[in-house]
Amino acid sequence: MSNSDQSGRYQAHILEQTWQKRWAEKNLFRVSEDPKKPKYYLLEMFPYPSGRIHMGHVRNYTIGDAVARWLRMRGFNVLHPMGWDAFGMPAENAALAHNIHPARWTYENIDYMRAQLKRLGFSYDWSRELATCDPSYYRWEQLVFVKMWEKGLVYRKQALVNWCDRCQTVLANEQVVDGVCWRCDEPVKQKRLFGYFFKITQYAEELLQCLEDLPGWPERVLTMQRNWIGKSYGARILFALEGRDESVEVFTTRADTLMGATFVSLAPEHPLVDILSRNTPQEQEVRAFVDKVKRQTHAERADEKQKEGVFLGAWALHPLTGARMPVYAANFVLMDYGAGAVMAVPAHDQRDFEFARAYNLPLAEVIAGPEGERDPAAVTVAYTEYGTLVNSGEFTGLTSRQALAAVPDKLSALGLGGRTVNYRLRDWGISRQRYWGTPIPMIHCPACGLLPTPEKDLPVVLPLEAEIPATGGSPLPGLESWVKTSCPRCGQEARRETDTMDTFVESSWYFIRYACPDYDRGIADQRADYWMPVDQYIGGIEHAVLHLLYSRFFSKVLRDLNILPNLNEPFVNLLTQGMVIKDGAKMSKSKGNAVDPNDLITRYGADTVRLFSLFAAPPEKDLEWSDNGVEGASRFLNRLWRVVNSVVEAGGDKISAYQGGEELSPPLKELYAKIHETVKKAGDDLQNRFQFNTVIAAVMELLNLVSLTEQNPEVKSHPAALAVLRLAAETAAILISPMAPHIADELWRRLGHDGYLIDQPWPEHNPEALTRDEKTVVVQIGGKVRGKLLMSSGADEDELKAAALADSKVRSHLEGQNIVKIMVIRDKLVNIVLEGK
RNA sequence: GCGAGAGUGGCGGAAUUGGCAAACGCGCUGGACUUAGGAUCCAGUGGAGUAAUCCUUGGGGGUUCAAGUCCCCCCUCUCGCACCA
Repeated sequence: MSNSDQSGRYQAHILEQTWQKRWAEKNLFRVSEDPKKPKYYLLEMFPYPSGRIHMGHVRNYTIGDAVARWLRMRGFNVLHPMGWDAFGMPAENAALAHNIHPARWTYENIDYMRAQLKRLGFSYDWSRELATCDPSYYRWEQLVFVKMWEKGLVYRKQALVNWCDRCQTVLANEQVVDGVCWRCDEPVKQKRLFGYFFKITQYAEELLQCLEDLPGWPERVLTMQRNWIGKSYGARILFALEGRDESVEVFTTRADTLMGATFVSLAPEHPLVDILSRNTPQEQEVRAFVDKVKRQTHAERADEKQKEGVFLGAWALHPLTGARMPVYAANFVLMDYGAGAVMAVPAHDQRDFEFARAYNLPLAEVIAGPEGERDPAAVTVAYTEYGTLVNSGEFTGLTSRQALAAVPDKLSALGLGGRTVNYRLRDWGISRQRYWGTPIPMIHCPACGLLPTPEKDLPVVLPLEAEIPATGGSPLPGLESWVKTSCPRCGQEARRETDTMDTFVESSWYFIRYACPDYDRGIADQRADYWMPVDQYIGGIEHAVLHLLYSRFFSKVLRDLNILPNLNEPFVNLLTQGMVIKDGAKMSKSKGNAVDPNDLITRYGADTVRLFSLFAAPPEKDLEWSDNGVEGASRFLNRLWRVVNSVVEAGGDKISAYQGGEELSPPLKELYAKIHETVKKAGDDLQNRFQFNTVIAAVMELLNLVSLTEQNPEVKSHPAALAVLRLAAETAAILISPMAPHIADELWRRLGHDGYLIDQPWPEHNPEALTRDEKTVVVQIGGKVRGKLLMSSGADEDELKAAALADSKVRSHLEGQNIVKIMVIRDKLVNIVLEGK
């Protein structure tokens, strides 16, 4: 047999190369808009071109490819593209380490990784490939930026931002994970800097509401986004400051406890902290405290459980009673939530309670629980539940729930606050003090101020002649020839913005670019309307609030800019695949437990690697790596190879597959039924949850039965035997083809077909083939299996009862017992219920 | 603390609407073919017991003729958020 070595193993590489070449020559995976077919946009998260692909990529893209091929066989017009998330820090680090330009490093990596992906035989429409670092890509991003600026969706401000010393750049809130930089694990600091911000908060409510419209997303991701947006209903309350014009605004979700407020706490970063303490005896002490807190990293501060603070030397006035309340700066008050200030109610908030205790501040009991009012002197812990208001003047006697409305309404009437809604979500800071990114298309004119680059001057091309300074950081501010420009309004000398955009901006819209791949024709046209939204998105859970939230925001912005007026949500269905684990940890180079896909492909071939990735675990679950498991996948493909070839050698390629009609002997009939059962199961399992693992298991079962049938001596003599075996071989090849496409196409050809399986219709099962003459019926006594009967299919209740009671094994269990009842489920089960059981 | 998800053999994992628990694969045991086997094929493989039989889906209760699956309580693990006012 050709294409096999002496041991009978098929030669995967030769075969795979041959088929990959044929597919490419035929442009088999190139698609265009086709009104005659239903469209399906299938997308996997594009990779960062870090150098080589890893097993996580292999898994992600194998799942996607199997889905794509399967849908294509089912008659969908499938858009399945691939590209490169090509801007970012590692290119700059590599530039420093290896003295290579980030552009060269990036494009060389892309070339290498593209070849790796091609080796795996993925069915991408490569004509749509993109790299985000290409000016033809980011020019449209700059255009969107300018339009957003004009619409007020981008602004520049000086703000406290997250700063990573190692990356020498700003990080968005979403990029600070457990207080450290999401990319390099450096503890994140706070720094006051000018930067550009996307007004994602303007979309907070919509981003929250539309989560309801995403039933195809995992609950986990929806919850994470909901938490991140963090909507809460509450009140804003203004506290006047004694002897001053300013007042302090606080946000609270517990306006019902207002009458129990005894002091006010500000975040150390709060602007009033400086102002209030200035020229007071406390000034030095306040400054020392604020400095101490500011020196702490994000993580250190989050870890700090000790409530600490300092009196600012100022007094706030209770809005309803006018009582004097000391104003503190406190370490547990966060500047970036609510108003950065809280009214302190020590009796009913645990943090305030601890603070009050530490600084000897008074406590006022205003909420009584079911146990009644507590003695303030005996309180050891804050009572934080809802209850009934006490000691609360006109509000006394109201329930918390009633007071939550009544108190803010009263304040509102007094002009001292009112009901409000607060979101945890902050605007998206997109300025990065980096080189390898999309230049922010803004110009600073000494006379006219800050202006966007006119559309006709786009793109603002990132200058490739720049060299990364040895100290790290961006070379752009020092590149006079590039920075110097003229003001688009007055024509005088002006300077370009030298910040670049967060790379998450590029990945927020790349899925639209794939739909309209002609880079010179604008960001999107009616083709995007045809393809969008993405029907199925597949990627890692780590982007649950980063990329997946930004992309949703960006889609809504593009809609509101009238670029894609029909777009609302970008991703209809989301599949978050699990990690690839080895020795109990996520595979990674730094942990030293990585398996190189290249080595595996060389050793086993792409089909084996793909098959194992799909077989070892269902897509959403983590996949435990197993060298033996890969062997098993390889063994299976070799078995498939031998079995199908044996059918071919018996002449199976010269006859047509069994179509029904001709009478079959029992073993052949069994095989025929199994074929259709397998078809049904494969279809159902893919339809339901992309359960490739069970589909593969089903094909394995089919193949096991084929072997068994072939060896059965009485089968050989049957005139239809070869036709049934051929049907089985053919079905196995078709069903396995989305997962192991190369070997499947080769076997398809050996079976005498022309063309490619991806163009074959996905098979439908024949319900008639599933019906068997005989059914195994289980006999239970009191729910325990006591016997099995082989009954003719469709036998009625009485027949089943009689047969069950006649069974000798069953009878022995019934000895001396009274039968209460007999349950019969046709073709399945008889359950005999005994007295006293 | 809040939220989400999960607990099934030695391992990865199966099990439509409640209806034979452990499919399929790995590993292991024995055998066949072989100069050889890390190829291939066959048989076996949840636990206890010589056997009949009994037990078994984290634990405990319940509903039901029948529960891995439904209900209640508890335990453990993973993930996310977390001084959120």
